[in-house]
Amino acid sequence: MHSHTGVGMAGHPGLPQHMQEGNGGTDGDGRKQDIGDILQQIMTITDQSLDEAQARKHALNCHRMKPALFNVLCEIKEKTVLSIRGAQEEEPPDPQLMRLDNMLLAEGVSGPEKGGGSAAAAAAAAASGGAGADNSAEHSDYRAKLSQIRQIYHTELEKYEQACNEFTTHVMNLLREQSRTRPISPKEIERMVNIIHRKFSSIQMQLKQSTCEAVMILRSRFLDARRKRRNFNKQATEILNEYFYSHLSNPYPSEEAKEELAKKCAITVAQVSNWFGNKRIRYKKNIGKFQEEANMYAARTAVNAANASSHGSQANSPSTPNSAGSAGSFNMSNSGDLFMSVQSLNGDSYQGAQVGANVQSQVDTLRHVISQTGGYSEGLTANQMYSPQGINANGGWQDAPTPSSVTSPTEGPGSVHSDTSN
DNA sequence: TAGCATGATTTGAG
DNA sequence: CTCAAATCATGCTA
Repeated sequence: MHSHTGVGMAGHPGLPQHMQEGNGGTDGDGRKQDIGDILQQIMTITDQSLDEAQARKHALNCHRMKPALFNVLCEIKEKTVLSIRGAQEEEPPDPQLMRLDNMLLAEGVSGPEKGGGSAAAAAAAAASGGAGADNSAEHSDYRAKLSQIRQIYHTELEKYEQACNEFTTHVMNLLREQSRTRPISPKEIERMVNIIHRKFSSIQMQLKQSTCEAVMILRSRFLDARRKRRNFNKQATEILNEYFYSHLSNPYPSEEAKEELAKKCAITVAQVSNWFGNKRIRYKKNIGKFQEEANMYAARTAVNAANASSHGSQANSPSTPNSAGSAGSFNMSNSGDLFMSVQSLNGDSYQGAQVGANVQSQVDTLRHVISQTGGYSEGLTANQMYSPQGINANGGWQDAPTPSSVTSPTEGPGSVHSDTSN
């Protein structure tokens, strides 16, 4: 900033020639001098210190030529603004911004309070297939993180809005103030406000974008089931194992049984299906490894069955709604020879594929108990028991006629749940 | 940290 | 669609 009090008009290259020759005229010289003065003051006003400028501004406002000059400036402005205005179009709603808005709304970050957030979390959880009490802790963690994001988002948004408003008022005041000396129309001010709002909304968009990213990361971290694999709790595994080993000859739970197991284990039906799929394949691949486990569950089931029958009630292993219903049709299609393998040998349950009678679980159980007390070496038996040929020859589980459909409860009306075993 | 355990996903068959 | 089988990705443990 250089302070200069009075500089000749010649020093200003931007001014028209006729305006610059203010000195030494005769007739209209006084007026020309005035105009020159005013213009010079206007041009140099930004170079001055605040106090100085304030004083000059005041002097300028009170100058007798001011209204005339103001009108001229207004005219000029009118012309330029028109050409500017032509270029300024109303911007269409930004599709990207709309997308971000929609996503934030869907995730429950923006929009109505808490309810939206938890609803979105629940929906996301449901979509990922992981429902149930087991995951509730995780979900609350997810919700907590989400609401944290939400809070930050709103705080920032509020800050931006506040800053935007403050800045807008500031600029408006400034422009209004200046409109006393400069030809600024209300429209002009409005336009400026719009520009400011656009700038701030682009900042907001960045905020929304990063919020979306944060939510996506959170989602992928918390709700991607494959990433965040959790072992089922012990109780659930026991329930599933109990069912598996007590239905070893036909470990294909019906849809109903799956639902019941799912409910008991607080996991989804799909998870039950997964579990049985994995279990079957892994059991078959290495029976020896599972022998001990099989014996344990068999013994347990046997005890349960014995207890139940001694009480005179319907004895059935936990959650076995399908075995009874499946029996009839299943045996029909699969008769005789498979049955033989059950009685045939050394307690290998595997080959005895589709016995399918509703006493089957008991048979399995007893067989395991027998095998347990039979006194042969486990490892050896296991190896002997499992031979690929044996599986193929006897069909193993694979020969089961599409278990789920066969065992489907629709087939045997009433018999499904009836505990008519024995 | 390696190696095993285990739940989930993919692929292909029926 | 369900299933077996293979595979992936993570959890758990010695």
